[in-house]
Amino acid sequence: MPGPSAAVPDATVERLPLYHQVLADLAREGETTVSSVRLAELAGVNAAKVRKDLSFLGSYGTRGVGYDVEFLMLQVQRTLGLTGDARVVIVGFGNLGQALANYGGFGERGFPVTAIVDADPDKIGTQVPRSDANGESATERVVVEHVERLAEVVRDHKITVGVIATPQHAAQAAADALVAAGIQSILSFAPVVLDVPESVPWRKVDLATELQILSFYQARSGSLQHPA
Amino acid sequence: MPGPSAAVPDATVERLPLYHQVLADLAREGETTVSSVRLAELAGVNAAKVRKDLSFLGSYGTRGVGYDVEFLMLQVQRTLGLTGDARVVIVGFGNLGQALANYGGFGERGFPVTAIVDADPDKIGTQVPRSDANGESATERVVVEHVERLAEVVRDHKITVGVIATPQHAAQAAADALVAAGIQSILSFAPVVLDVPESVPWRKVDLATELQILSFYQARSGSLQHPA
DNA sequence: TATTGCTTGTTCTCTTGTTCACAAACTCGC
DNA sequence: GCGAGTTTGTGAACAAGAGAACAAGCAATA
Ligand SMILES: NC(=O)c1ccc[n+]([C@@H]2O[C@H](COP(=O)([O-])OP(=O)(O)OC[C@H]3O[C@@H](n4cnc5c(N)ncnc54)[C@H](O)[C@@H]3O)[C@@H](O)[C@H]2O)c1
Ligand SMILES: NC(=O)c1ccc[n+]([C@@H]2O[C@H](COP(=O)([O-])OP(=O)(O)OC[C@H]3O[C@@H](n4cnc5c(N)ncnc54)[C@H](O)[C@@H]3O)[C@@H](O)[C@H]2O)c1
Repeated sequence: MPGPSAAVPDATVERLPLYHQVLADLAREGETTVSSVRLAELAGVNAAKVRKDLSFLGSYGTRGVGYDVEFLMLQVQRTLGLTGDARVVIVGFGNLGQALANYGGFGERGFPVTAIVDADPDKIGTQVPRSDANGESATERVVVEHVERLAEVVRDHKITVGVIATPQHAAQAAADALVAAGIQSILSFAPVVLDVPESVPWRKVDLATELQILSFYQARSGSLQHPA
Repeated sequence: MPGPSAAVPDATVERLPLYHQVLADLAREGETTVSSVRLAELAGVNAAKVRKDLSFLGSYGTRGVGYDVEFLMLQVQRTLGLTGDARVVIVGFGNLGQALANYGGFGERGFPVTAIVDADPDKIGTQVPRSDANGESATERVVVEHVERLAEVVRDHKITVGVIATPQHAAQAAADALVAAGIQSILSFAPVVLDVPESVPWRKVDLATELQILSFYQARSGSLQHPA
């Protein structure tokens, strides 16, 4: 009996959001159950891998039938620690920061953008429509505040996630400020390796990196399967 | 003698862009050589791993000294197939598409945004300043064209990379159009699994996925090292 | 209740990736 | 030219992950 809280391998953790997304699509289409084979097809992975991954969450399938879509979604959420909303602050309201702020997909997926800060006085006060998980309340707005007020803002709004969308040279300072403000995890778009305490998990999304990896597989075109 | 063109493991390929970025930073600071230990520090990985990774490119270090920064950068580029510029077309000129188009970092890193297409007639004709690898020629512009002209545009500008920044429901159609136009690799921001021929490598960048992975490690905070 | 058909959960094997540890090889100062 | 100090490149041990295969278990039907 492994129990639901046994260790989940890193490789599995990286795939759980993919399964979650596929399950959400299935639920939207009205499907109530799904087999590992179908789930694997839709997620583009091996079926045995799907079953093994899901077995780490507990034994929630029914032999001869498959998995209950809604219930499995809940188990994935529970395993990932997606309990309620995790509020997000965006640091840097430039090209990318504005795109992120205007993007409704965050709130829909449980990560509402609750605050935005920038260092540029001209940007302070700009208003952005806010979309929470429960529909869009058109009247609610997020106002861009000065980065110096970061700690205050994080505390007042109980924000736990920081997104860095500043230029590269300001990214480490932004990370330091976020850590000092008590943020619990960081997603950065700046192409630099951040120096943060081990207790603060962080990930980097770098488009040039992705394109460079693609470049390699393109050069080897046909001879290798893409590893996404 | 493994030779420079022996197989490079997937895990290594995924790290090469990181090394490349660190090396570029070092070169900018005027450093001419670097040891595996220092490179590992800056990249946030194990030094032995760095040496093993680099050994797949060939034997380019000097014992007792380290690696020549400029030369190693060239070797990484060669291995990744970064020969000259790989021109990019962006499909979808919305929030994200505009941010990407206005972002100079692409061109600087060898992936100039050479064309943009959208399905919305209102967006056709919009001009975006273009930044090539060699400085910014303020007069050059990229004009948003209709998505129906995609094949033509791709052919005329010798574009090899497609970036999908359309809404989720249009992503597969965009992918199909890109493949039909003869694109060689695809980077998608839509949170869906694309169905493309095996000969076209593709990768997905999904922010919600990243945040969900962070959520897991945050819940296990302190007990686990982030795996980025 | 027995039988049939299907799908999970898990075991086992193979492959890939990581890390340690150290000989080989190079530089530099003397 | 030699010795001291450094750093690479790689063999070997170890860990993690992938995938095939199949027994166990459930549903449905008769
Ligand atoms: N725009 C893109 O499509 C894109 C793509 C890939 C990566 N990136 C990366 O994302 C980051 C942002 O890109 P961008 O195009 O939005 O840049 P940008 O210059 O348009 O915006 C940066 C914003 O950060 C603000 N800022 C600067 N220093 C700050 C600080 N110390 N604290 C708070 N705010 C600060 C600036 O005032 C500005 O509003 C960069 O690191 C870039 O490399 C962007
Ligand atoms: N904006 C963000 O910060 C962000 C973050 C994460 C993911 N995404 C994803 O990126 C994608 C784009 O997001 P967005 O906020 O820019 O959306 P958006 O609605 O602002 O822009 C989408 C654009 O695509 C165009 N389009 C629609 N159908 C098309 C088609 N068939 N061919 C060509 N163009 C078409 C639309 O006209 C529009 O201009 C979405 O899939 C979204 O989930 C966006």
